[in-house]
Amino acid sequence: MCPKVTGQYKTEIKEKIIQAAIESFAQTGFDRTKMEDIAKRLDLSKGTIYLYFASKEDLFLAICEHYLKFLKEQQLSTIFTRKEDVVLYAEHFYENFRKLERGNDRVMLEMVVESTRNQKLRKGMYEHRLKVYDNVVEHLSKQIERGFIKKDIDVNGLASAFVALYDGLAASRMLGISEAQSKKAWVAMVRAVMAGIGG
Amino acid sequence: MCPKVTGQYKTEIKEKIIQAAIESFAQTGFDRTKMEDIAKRLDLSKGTIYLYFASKEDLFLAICEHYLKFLKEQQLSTIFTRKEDVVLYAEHFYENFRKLERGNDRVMLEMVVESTRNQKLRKGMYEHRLKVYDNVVEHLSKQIERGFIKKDIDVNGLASAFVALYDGLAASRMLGISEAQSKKAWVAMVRAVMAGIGG
Amino acid sequence: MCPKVTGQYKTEIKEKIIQAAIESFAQTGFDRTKMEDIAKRLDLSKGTIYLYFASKEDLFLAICEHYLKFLKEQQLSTIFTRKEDVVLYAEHFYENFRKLERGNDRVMLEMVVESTRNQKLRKGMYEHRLKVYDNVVEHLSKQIERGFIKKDIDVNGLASAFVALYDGLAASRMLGISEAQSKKAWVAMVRAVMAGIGG
Amino acid sequence: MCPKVTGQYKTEIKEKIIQAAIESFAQTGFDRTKMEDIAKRLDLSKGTIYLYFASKEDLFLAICEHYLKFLKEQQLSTIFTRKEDVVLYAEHFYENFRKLERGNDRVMLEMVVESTRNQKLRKGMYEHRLKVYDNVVEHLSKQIERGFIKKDIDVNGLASAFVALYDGLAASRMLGISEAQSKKAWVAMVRAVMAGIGG
DNA sequence: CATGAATGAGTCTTCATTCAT
DNA sequence: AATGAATGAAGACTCATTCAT
Repeated sequence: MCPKVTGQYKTEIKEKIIQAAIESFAQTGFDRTKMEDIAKRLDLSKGTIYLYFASKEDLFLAICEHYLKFLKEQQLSTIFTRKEDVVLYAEHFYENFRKLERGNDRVMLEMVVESTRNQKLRKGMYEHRLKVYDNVVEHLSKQIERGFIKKDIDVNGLASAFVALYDGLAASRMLGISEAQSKKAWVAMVRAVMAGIGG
Repeated sequence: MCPKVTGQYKTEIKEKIIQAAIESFAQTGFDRTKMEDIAKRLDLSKGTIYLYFASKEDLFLAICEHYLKFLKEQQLSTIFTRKEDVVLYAEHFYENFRKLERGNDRVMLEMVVESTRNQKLRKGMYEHRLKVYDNVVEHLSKQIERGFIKKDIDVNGLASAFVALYDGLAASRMLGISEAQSKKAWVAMVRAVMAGIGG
Repeated sequence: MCPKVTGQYKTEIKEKIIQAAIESFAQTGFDRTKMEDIAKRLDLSKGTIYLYFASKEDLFLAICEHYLKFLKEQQLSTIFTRKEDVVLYAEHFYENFRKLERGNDRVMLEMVVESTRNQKLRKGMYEHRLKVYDNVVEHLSKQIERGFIKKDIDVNGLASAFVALYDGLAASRMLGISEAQSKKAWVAMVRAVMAGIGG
Repeated sequence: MCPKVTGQYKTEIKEKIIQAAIESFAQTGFDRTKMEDIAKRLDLSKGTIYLYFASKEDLFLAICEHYLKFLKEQQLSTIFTRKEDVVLYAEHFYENFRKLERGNDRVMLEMVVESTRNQKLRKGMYEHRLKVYDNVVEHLSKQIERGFIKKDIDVNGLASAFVALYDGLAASRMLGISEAQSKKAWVAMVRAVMAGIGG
């Protein structure tokens, strides 16, 4: 009677490999990361990775799915009762999401770039984006219902813009903009949108 | 016995190669673009490219500089006299910039990603970003002077946010968000910021 | 603490593995057959095969010996009493041998090819060939004694030729020549040799 | 004006590579031959071979075509006028064909084995075999017309058998049967077929 | 006895770069 | 100046073999 490797174990290893790959890809980029590099991070051999992922691309796709699954689970909480909380919440939201992907801005960008070529990935990321977007739309709508936000705004346009703003800040950080400045920009925009800056 | 490539002619060829490389990189990405591909676009041989650029990386850097130079030349025009024009201008600005880089979102993103590794490139892109940012700050400040925008806003934060928003929309488009939706988001955000959406 | 694999049981398993390997090698060829493939045919694990055979080559050699032993056991029966039976017998002989190796022409060819490199294998196959050849010589001689065949023929040459003919037909079948055509060729040759075709 | 590499040159190199590959494959077999080995025979680098052949398999297929073309060009000459010449001719024919493929029996066998998997190759070899077969049929028919061979023989069966015999002798030689014995077998069979051995 | 996860040497293949012409 | 044949370092992937359980 030999101890069988449970599915559990397999899943754990896969998860570890994915984590190591995320680190490698984040550091060196997909194309310049060698399978060997990823293996070394885990004190594994090249071959072992191939026991769990059929190819480098396959591994990358698994990372993408991993992220998508992870991100889709995130929900925009909407628990606040005063108009002033809207801005406060914006900060929390930003910080929250930042934590989820800390250090992996680059992998996210690579995924965006890669999605240009990979139909399946593109679909996945597009759907994720849609979901995030829907969340934002719903969130904005609720605030309208509550009377925290005016009725005659372009909810769809604004939702798109907020998602893009968040992504754009990731690019900014990659170029060296500080985390603080990045957050400051987010807050300033949310605040401005809520209050208006027109003189 | 080969006469050195010099002067006007040399510059022209270099420019052509850069253009071809931009197209290739935009289509296939830096790592997956072969020197041969670029050469073929120009009916040149691989070897010839090396007469003008020392390496593939060198060529990429030249593209970056090319873009930076190009982008730095762009100025935020500030010619409008009525408060209402601010939003109108936002549209023009967006369209203008879009034209400048049409189809090359990807190269821009690659540059951002690449800048993570390349000190020189990173510095260049950072400086460019700073310049764009300065322009936006300056622009906002002028509107404050004119009384089109309130005095007590976070100019720096907002400027950062607008630059990020623009970049983020590029990422959105790569994922399949339409050009129209992208523009709509931009306008909605500008409009909201100007007027405020607080109920 | 593992008891050694021994005796009857061990032999049985070895036999099973050899059979599975023959099938695999016949289908995919030696080099392209994976140990895993063989293991799967038996619902065994790769590791188990190594309990019985030291290496892939070792397994192949065992197959060769298996075949050689098997083939050496075959005898050319010589029970026929009339001259006309010679041709009839030729057919029986052919069919008999065909059954023994049905579907494994390829392994036989691989063995021939492999014997080019493997001294031990080559010796074994050469010896087997000699034995078959001797059988044929003996057989022909008997027919001479009986007066079924002329005395002044090149027994050795003919014997070699018949062995080669048999092998050559195997190659033919691998190229798509039908079993029927193959047999027809054998019979035609035997008949012609017996009767002569000279006008 | 740079010297263009003419198609002529390219063809020459290809031919050289094919020759080197034949030698390598004949010596080590397809699977165990490294591209590097082939390259070294020509004092070339691995990469160069890939300029002329897309892959190892491609190179092998080119060899096959090379052989097929070569073999198809061979014709069975039929110039002899006396019945006795038939046997004499058989020897010449054998020697002639032996020269054409000297040392490459193994590649031929590999081709046969490989054809099991490769549809295209199989078709080519089958067609070649058919052509050789047709030649033999035609040749036999001519001898019948001339009255050198009886009318009531199974021409098709005999033709198949002669082709197979030739191939089978190749296998024999690989196992260590001498060239002389091989030829002797051929001659004995031809002679027997012509004269009959029935007592 | 049996297992199958892990290993890493071995190969094919790619492609940036060089250089003789 | 331009070419494109040649190079060879680099890296993805395979699979025979080992060994802890």
